[in-house]
Amino acid sequence: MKKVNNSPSLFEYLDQFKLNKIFSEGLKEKLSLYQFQNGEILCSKGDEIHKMYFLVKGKVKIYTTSPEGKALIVRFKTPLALIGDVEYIKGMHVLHSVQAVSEGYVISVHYDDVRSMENNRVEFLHFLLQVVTQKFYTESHATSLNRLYPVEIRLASYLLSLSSEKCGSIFHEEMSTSNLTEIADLIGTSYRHLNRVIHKLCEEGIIQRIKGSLYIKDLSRLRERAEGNIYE
Amino acid sequence: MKKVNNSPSLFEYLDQFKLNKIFSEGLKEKLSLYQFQNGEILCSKGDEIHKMYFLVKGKVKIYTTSPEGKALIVRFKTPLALIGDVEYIKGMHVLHSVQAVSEGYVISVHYDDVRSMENNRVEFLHFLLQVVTQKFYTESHATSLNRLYPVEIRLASYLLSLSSEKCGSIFHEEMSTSNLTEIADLIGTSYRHLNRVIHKLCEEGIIQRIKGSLYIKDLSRLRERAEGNIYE
DNA sequence: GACCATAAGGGACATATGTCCTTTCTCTAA
DNA sequence: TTAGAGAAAGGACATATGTCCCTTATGGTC
Repeated sequence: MKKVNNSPSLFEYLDQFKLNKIFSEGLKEKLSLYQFQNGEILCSKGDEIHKMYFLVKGKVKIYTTSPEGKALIVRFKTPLALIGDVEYIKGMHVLHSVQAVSEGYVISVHYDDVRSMENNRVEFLHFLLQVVTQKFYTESHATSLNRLYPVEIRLASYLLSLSSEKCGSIFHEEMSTSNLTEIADLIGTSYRHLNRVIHKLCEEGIIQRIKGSLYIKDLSRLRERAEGNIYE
Repeated sequence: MKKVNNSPSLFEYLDQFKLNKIFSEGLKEKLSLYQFQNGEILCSKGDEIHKMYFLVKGKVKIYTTSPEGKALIVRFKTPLALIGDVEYIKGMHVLHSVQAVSEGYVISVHYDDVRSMENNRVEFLHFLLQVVTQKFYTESHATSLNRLYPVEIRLASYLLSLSSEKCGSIFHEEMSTSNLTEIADLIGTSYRHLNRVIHKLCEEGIIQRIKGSLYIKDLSRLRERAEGNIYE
């Protein structure tokens, strides 16, 4: 990460995400804006952490690996997202690794400053409570989905969560085959098996694969296949 | 649930779990003690909820089911545990069902009272923040375990989490065969497959099954088999 | 001790999924 | 247009796991 100096962007981001009321005036002076590159590791599991980060531009993935090297992606994050909140509250090392999957920006602030200036401010505590509770809720929801349903339903749910409102829409440009590895890690299966399921859905005419990108052909049948589930 | 009237127990529980500093004097007057029976459903997924419950005696299971009727147990809870906190913060319906697996007691308080008397008290907000963050952490930890490891390792981890410190210890008396169904639902497998894995660990001399109860025979090999993992 | 009902455990088969490695496809350079 | 390298997809086989239902075990009653 590279610190960005003397930029008005920081305050623009505070405005954009309505953070001005969350922080006291004193704490605002302690905030710094950093830029990160695609592929950069922002935090590593097990490391010490002393700062909280507010993701204000770009996209990151939260992931973990077993000692055997098996990976799983817990979630992708886009703005506004908080990194290091759970570790701040629990006073622990980094729970899951965080890696950038695009270039972007974070606002960072030192835990010591937060503790001394915000720890007894109701506005900030409410904000933290909302953030952590929303994380718990989305994690719980995804966990239920992952444990109760086979890969086909999970893939359908995932594709639904990406699609825009119009029928047969094109996915995000990240939906290339290098992302199939990531989708496999996200929904908890092997790359091979994900390809089997994609092939099956293509054969049924629900989706199609063109030059490594996936397209929805039949949104209503995809919804049926997802059985009312959707990753949030 | 049955309300318990004019009992000094409520205040004994507040002392026992050091809740006196958490609540304002005004809110303490709004607290009620209830008794529940084994098997009783305290909350059902999707229902409206208007009260927060503090489990102060007994044991409950947090579970969910798919529309197809497939069940999973998210977690068991023993005192001190909070029920309805996530729903209070997010203002939503019940996320997971809660059922008693023993008789016990909860202290309950109406959301409206909490909101009017506690919503701006820092002590209470800190307490809620600690509780929800701990929930997030344990759920995340269990989720990683469930997604990264096969059933055998998960069972070993589960058995380790139940055992006391001394070698070859006897499990809780709940460890009867009726609980095998619950363990299967907790670690996310079928009853049949759990029996396969138990059989395998018995054949290897790591655990043994006597009249429907499981006993650890070789704690160090069980630890090896768990590969450093343990359900928290 | 025998019998019966219910609960617990396991057989058989099928499906989902993982692993390893080969084949095919795509893109770039000549 | 062709060739080659690297990436992507799929074949083959194995394992983990689920489903269904039968067999065995256990406990209670007579």
